[in-house]
Amino acid sequence: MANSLAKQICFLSSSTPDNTVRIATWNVNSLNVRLERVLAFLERQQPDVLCLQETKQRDDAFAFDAFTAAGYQAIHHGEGRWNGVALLSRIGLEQPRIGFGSSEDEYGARLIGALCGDTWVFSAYVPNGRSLGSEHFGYKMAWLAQLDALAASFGDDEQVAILGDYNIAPRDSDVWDIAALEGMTHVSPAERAALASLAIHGYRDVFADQHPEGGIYSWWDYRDGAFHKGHGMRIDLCMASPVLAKRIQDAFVDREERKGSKPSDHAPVVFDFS
DNA sequence: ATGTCCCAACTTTTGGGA
Repeated sequence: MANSLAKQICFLSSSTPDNTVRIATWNVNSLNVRLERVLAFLERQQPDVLCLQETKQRDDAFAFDAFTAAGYQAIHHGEGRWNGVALLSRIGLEQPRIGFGSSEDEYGARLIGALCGDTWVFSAYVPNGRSLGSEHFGYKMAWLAQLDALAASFGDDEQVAILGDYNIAPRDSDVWDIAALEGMTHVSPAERAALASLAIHGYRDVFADQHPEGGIYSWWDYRDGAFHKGHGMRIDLCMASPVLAKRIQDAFVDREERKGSKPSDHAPVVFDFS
């Protein structure tokens, strides 16, 4: 009994044996359908914090008990049929923040954050935008301006990670064929300028820092066998504040989660910080 | 190939969204 208790305390008080922190993000395209996969992912990859997008659940349907049993605290911001974001943590979950607290929140349940240990972590689901010049593209850009203001609101010494489905591929090398996407959303100058603005505040696309060569994707359309053809995009990002970005050790896409029975169209992306 | 998946509803098919 004493042994068991000591082991449990050890488990709860230290994230990983080598003192790194592992933060992951995953657009699950319905947590109703993907719960078992998410629980298996927690077991297999042992993230300290997991950001989820497109839970497509109301708060009263969210599986708080299953995540508690897996050793995670959780907060969820959902609306039901569309959108929905969540944050799971086993290193603390304090001062929860729901949305921007502004008119941009009318575009859905797309942002949740909390202080996890010594790091602010946000799970973001950026509007898709549909097509350049559409009303939906307009609110994508307005939403990104609010995200920019949030990022800029933190001090230079604060560790902030804004992870999620940005629906933007930062570089041409982050898509399978830039020519095929001419005139489409996700790669337009306006959308990339929103990422560049975050960079002006010192935020870094830490996956790109780890993989300057590109060619690694996190999303593949369900249609047309896109995954097997390698037709993907890297649109699931971690933008990290300067002091946190310096701590990046590793970043990878867990492509196994795009395979098998009933995958999401997104694979999880995992980030290790020292 | 606008080719799939997921959700909800004026629900057993259809339409919206990605």
